[in-house]
Amino acid sequence: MRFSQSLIPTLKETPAEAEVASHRLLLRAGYIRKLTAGIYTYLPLGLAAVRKVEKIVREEMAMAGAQELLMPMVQPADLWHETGRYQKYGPELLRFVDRHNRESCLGPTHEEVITDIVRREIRSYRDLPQNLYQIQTKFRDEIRPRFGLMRGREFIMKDGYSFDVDDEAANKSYQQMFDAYNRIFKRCGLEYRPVEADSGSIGGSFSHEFMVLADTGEDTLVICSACDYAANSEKAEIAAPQADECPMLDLEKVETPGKRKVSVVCEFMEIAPHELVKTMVYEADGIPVAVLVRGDREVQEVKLKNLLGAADVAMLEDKAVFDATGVPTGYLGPVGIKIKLLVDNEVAAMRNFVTGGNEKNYHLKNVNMGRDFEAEAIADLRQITDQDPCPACGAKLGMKKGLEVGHIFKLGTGYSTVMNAVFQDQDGKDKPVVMGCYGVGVSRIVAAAIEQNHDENGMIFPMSLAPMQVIILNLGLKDAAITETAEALYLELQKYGVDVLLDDRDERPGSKFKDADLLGIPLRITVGKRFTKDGVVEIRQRKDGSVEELEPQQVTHRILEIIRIAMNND
RNA sequence: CGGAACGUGGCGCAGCCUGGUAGCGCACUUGUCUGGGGGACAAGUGGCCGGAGGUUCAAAUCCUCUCGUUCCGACCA
Repeated sequence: MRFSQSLIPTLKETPAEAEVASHRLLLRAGYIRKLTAGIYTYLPLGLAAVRKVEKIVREEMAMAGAQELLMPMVQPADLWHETGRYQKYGPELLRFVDRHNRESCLGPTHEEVITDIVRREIRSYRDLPQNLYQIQTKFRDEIRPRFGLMRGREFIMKDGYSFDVDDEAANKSYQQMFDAYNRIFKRCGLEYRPVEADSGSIGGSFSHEFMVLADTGEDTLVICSACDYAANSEKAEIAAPQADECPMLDLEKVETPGKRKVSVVCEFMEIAPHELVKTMVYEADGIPVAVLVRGDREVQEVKLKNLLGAADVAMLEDKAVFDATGVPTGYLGPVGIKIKLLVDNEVAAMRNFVTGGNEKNYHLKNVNMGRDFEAEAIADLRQITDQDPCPACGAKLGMKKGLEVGHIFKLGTGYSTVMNAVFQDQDGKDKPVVMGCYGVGVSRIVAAAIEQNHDENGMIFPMSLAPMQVIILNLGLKDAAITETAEALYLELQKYGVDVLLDDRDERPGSKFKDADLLGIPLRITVGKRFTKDGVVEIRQRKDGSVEELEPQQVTHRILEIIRIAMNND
């Protein structure tokens, strides 16, 4: 590629809309341009980086025995009605009608379509297993797209689906994908962790997320300091603590005028927040529910959602809380509450705690579950903290921020049952296929790689993802010897299959150096004054700034060597 | 969807409060010089100030509505 003839519109200044590093740099380096909120054009270099990720994904999928296909982006609503997800999926599913007034949607994921294919084409256990994937543009009408490629509405995803005869075989498929995913992210040069995760609206029994560790990550991970345990904090289970066996004291009503916040009540009553229990009110699919957690804890809404099997859970506003309970927020308590009551298992083990009095300006002291109120359910409902022990081994936990770049699920027979995707087994009986599904955020990987690898001068791509592996700077356009050498290297490297960009623009050296850094190309060859003087060109590595000077005829050999080593290590 | 902010040449911004000639830096064009970390000088091109309505002799500026974008939160395979 010749820089002078390419569309690589680099910017000196950062566009005002970009906050996070990857978004800023992708815009500045001329990799992407925004069309509208959450929707981007991949310019030539941006697309080249995406293609590198796709190449790795395809190679690893092939190695794992998966086959590529391509499904439609526009899908009929009927299919989604079959699984109930046309309602359940929520507003992220972009719905529209076509000219015949038929309901349709843009595919945010493809369980329905792939299951439809399989139920039509798979007859016998002899046809299984199948593992099918595609790399395709997905559309999810996110409430709030942000961070450039990190959370777009339209994005490129690899989604794969496995179909097996039974659980055991499905587990094997899952494990194969788990291993393949590890290879993919390793080859992409990412620092990542597989973690246990919630399976969200895709459904299924068990899942792992692959998280790139980065401060800008939107998810919080808990990672055990001693064992292998790692989980998304929304999933991380907290064991029920030992029940407090101390004797129950008499219930006491305390006047607490104007004391509503946990901190204020605690100060007023001279207790610590962990001695108080707060009553949070949520709405789960339109039905109000109260949740008790310790005063210093937070409710984990994903756990709540899963417990209730609800599609949508949201905290109620003050006014709605009053409408549902007849009590203003701040004085709510479990004793005599009129709505469904769920209790965090930590609270269930407490004795003699303080709660709201279910009456304006009153709190209750020495409240005890079983004596003073009953719960509809006791469960792990709170957000884990780094003070909690590891659920697997009890050791200390660390918390880290992560970006989700992959997610794999054991789906079981949920989809195949409702969609009647069955095969005839050896015993002659029809059985539902056992499914798994596997996603990689292809465009997000590009952003995540930049998030993890950049400095104040620009991106620093790992060799495996770099849109161009080498940039050659011709610093003497008017100097015949320099230009001939740069051109010859350009042709020779291309001949050996190296992705090389020749900066043949009539720009001053400073601009070329700045742009080369900004673009994040791992290797830079400079042909300039040092060539005129000493007959050498320089090879500089973007990641550590190391420079070696070589005669032109040695360059190709050395470059190929560096690339080979980098591709194996990254 | 709740909270906040912002829309002025391609990009980054000033001007708005206190109404009256639309401005700066970068980029772009031409020329001369320059040529190893975003050069200098000179001369230029380009903007009905997001849109609609209103107030006014007069609106980028004041008012109303609307559209768009971003940030925080909630949401998220």
